Amino acid sequence: MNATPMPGRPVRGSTTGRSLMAALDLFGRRWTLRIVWELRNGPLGFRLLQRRCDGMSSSVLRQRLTELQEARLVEVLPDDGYSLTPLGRDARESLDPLIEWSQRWAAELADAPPAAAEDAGDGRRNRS
Amino acid sequence: MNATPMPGRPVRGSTTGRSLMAALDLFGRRWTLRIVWELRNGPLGFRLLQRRCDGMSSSVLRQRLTELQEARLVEVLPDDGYSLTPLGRDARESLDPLIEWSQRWAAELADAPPAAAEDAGDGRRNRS
DNA sequence: CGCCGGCGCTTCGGAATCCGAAGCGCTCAT
DNA sequence: ATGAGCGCTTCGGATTCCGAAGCGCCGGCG
Repeated sequence: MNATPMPGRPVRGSTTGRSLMAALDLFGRRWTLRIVWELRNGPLGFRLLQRRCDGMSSSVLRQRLTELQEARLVEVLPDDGYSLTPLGRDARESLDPLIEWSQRWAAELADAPPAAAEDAGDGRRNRS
Repeated sequence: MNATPMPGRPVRGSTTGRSLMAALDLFGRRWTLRIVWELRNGPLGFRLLQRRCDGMSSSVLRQRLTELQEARLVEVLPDDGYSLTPLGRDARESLDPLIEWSQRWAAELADAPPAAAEDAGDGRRNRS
């Protein structure tokens, strides 16, 4: 397992350790953004969280949760499961503009020509 | 190659949830956030952009650029190379709060205790 | 002209990561 | 005591990423 990106220490692909790069690395891992988003309304148990994330694989979910705990975005509440810490909630809120942007994005693509995207599927990953 | 995440088939109307998922998928791919960030100050050529991204692999860079073009965040200026579209710039700006958060994050971790599970001298990553 | 050196981009084999079904030990309600 | 749900782990195979190498195409430059 790779090291959890942290500000002030080496980041994958970089030695600068700048906190922004660490953040971009952390959130640039598959499912990380999604997990933080799905925890926005309060704690969720492991299996429920997994279901909310389109049934992502349990092994990767475990890995992400560990990373997010080390990064102090997520904590475990003994009786409620995984929850965002105040820092995590703060991060989640900083995603709001991105949410709003995604709607502008959808609107923009709605009236623009479909472009020659060879496959341009449904936006979900294809397997096999 | 995988399909580029796109907001749900626009039937006009509430693609609300879907467009966000598409955005989280798009930005949850390795290097995507970073690339958008590195283009913030204007167009960059392929190789220069690659250098800015800590020498990420050219094949993946090409793949990401194609995805970002399909998603209309990036366009090619015949004489200047890759550039953010207005939509792309909009997306980039929506990342600002995240940048600010990352600094709070760094500050928080600076005086917080080193955390039990962590430090992991475990340096078995990094090929070379 | 001939020869760099840089460019955008592609190929390809091997490494890292992700996936998902299966299963373990546990608790709780039936 | 049986079943169902839980958090979590394992592991083989699929996918993705990496990075060195190289292609064709310029624009200098001697």
